Amino acid sequence: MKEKILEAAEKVFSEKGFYEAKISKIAELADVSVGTIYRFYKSKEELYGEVIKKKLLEMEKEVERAIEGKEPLEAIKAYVNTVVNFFSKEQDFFEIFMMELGSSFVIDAERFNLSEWYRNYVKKLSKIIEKGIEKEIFKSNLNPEGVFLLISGALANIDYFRLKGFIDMEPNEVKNLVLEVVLRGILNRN
Amino acid sequence: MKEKILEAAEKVFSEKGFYEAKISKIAELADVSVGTIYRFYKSKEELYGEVIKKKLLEMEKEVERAIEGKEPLEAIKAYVNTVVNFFSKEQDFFEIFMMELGSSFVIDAERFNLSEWYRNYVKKLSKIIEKGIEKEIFKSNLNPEGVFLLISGALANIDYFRLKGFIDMEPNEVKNLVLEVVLRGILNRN
Amino acid sequence: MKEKILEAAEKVFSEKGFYEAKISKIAELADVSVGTIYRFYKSKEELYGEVIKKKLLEMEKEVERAIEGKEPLEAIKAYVNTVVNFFSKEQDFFEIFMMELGSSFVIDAERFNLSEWYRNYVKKLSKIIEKGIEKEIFKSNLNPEGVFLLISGALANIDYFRLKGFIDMEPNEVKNLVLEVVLRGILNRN
Amino acid sequence: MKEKILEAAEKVFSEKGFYEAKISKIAELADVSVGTIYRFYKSKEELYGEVIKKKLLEMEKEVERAIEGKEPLEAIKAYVNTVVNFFSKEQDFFEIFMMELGSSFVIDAERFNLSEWYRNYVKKLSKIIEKGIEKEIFKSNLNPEGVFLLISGALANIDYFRLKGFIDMEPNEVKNLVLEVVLRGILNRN
DNA sequence: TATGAATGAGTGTTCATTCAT
DNA sequence: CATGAATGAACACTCATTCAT
Repeated sequence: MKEKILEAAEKVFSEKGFYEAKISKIAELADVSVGTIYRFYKSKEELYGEVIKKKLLEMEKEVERAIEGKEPLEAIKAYVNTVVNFFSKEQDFFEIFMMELGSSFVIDAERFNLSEWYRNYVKKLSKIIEKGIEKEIFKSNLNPEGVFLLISGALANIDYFRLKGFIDMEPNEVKNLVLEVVLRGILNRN
Repeated sequence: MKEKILEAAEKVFSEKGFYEAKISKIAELADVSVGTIYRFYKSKEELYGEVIKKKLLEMEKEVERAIEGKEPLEAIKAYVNTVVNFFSKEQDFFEIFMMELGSSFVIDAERFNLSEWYRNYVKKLSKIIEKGIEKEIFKSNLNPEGVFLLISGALANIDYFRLKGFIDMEPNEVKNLVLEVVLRGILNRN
Repeated sequence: MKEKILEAAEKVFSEKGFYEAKISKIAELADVSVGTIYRFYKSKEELYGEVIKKKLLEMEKEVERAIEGKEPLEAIKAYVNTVVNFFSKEQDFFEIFMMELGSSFVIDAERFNLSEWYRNYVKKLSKIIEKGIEKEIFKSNLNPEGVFLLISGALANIDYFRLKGFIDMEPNEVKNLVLEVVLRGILNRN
Repeated sequence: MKEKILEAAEKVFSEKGFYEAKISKIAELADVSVGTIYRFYKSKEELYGEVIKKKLLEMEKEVERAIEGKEPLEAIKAYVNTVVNFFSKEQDFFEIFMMELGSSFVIDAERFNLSEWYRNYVKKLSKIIEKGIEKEIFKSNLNPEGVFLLISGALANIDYFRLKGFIDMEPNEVKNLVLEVVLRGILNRN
């Protein structure tokens, strides 16, 4: 039930964004009454926050699966690969708030109870970089979180323009561009 | 008058975002009546679009002044420098839509008449990269627009987290991180 | 509920006319919230159209009951009688749009979805005349719809001035005047 | 100037009706400023009232010219003729408030300062009938004002439906129908 | 528990009217 | 006198939230 609502909410929020999404539409799609939604979620805001968390969790899981056991260099590649794929697969959602991913602007993190979540998300994923630095694969003077945000922001931004049709690139080109440019910049020697 | 309204609108939209901003609040701040706003702008949407265009234009101007006459490598540095400074100076605005910069998500570009604008903006600034490639300073296999978006997205993302206090970096660190990582990746030899 | 709203709307529209009637006033009178009105009627326009249709239907019903089984001559008398009585009984409504009856001006019939309605209404009631012509009670060269409109317009007009106190006549005088003048003009022999 | 405004007002009110007419549009058409309109007319209401009076006056003049020196029977014919012609010529105006003619409903006579006017208008034109009664051409038991209103209401109503295309009659048919039906009813002997 | 009808606060927009120039 | 920019009251309509059943 809660899950069914979350899925409907994900669909509607993805298509309409927070303000244009109607609770009644979500209820209809979830095949429950409006009242029922309010039994599980205190407010539209809370529901929205949960949708974002859910998506980020999915992505986090996919990323973790992808980088598991890999050395930092390969892990970075796997991360970039996974994120671009995830973006493509979840284009609808992505266009509205996947940008939230590494770049949570737009959404008032406080309002949706996401601040803590974001912090942890960034911290967790920047461990990849940290480990690379420890292993002296990556340069030692780098700020791990900064590097992670650099990569995720670059990816999100290029991919947004690609999805909107503003630039003409293939998903693979995006991956390669980011990897080529960034890896050389962070690897200890080349 | 038109200018006074635009400034008030900038302030209110920056603080509240499109949906939470109230026309009556903008009128109050601009010290004009609600009706007067509608003499100059057909709708809330149009006003919002104008605010964004104005800011982007300001930033574009600053960037152009900064990179004028410079060689590509120096131009990139100047670009990064200018953008980070602009972000700091215009933090309020930036938090809501300066992300729009290189990453127009969030905002429905069509709705606010910005699509064309975005396209041109990206095209114009990616000329820096193009020139660098022509002069064989940058690698020849790079997609200029992709590289520009990579840089602007990276900057916006890192700086957003910095401004929100989610990560602990100085503006200068942001600049240096981006330049160090990216330049190495795009320069023709290292 | 829908009925309660319609009754309140009838009252307010009758007193104020379309433009001066306020939805909030109708809601107050119907003892429902504004939102509830919009559950049943898409817009003020629609509500207004429904009020008119309802009244016309009532009158149509009364007229049909009155003329049922009667020969054309008696039917005309019954029609005139019924209409004048209805006007007196529903003076409030009548003053604003019962004129619509045979004379739909004022109201933009398209806007309120009434065109089709009006056409049918006239067609149906002019059957009385038609039958009289067939039975050779009325003159054969008469346009039935024209005669019906002649009678309904004459009635509405005289009665309006009477109700407004502009002329000094009793309801019965109105009936007799119209019948005396018109019947002689339409009967086959005198 | 006052005249120019009145003409523009007539045009706009005729096309739009009172509520949908904009003062600014009238000013534009009259090629004066909005402020100037308010120098001559205290309010939109007053301007509207003046437009109606002007039109009625025109029609009154035409009618008087047409019936001048004629015997009652011919005068009635001339009246019917003039009114139907006037309606055709001034169709735009007529559709909105010429109905006001004999049937002032719709318009709140008080609000537009028309009550007195209407009364006089009816009184003046019903003199035709009165004279006919005095001369024993028309039946003596008729209420003159009632007969006048009967004729004007009949005419307005039939002609409205004709102009709207709801019934298929020629202007001449309308005249003849009304004359044939009514004259027989009011003439002393036939 | 689930429902969904009812609520009513909230806001963009219009336009008659005013008044400083 | 004439102008037309500025005013701001007014109102239809929406939709998150509640609560009686």
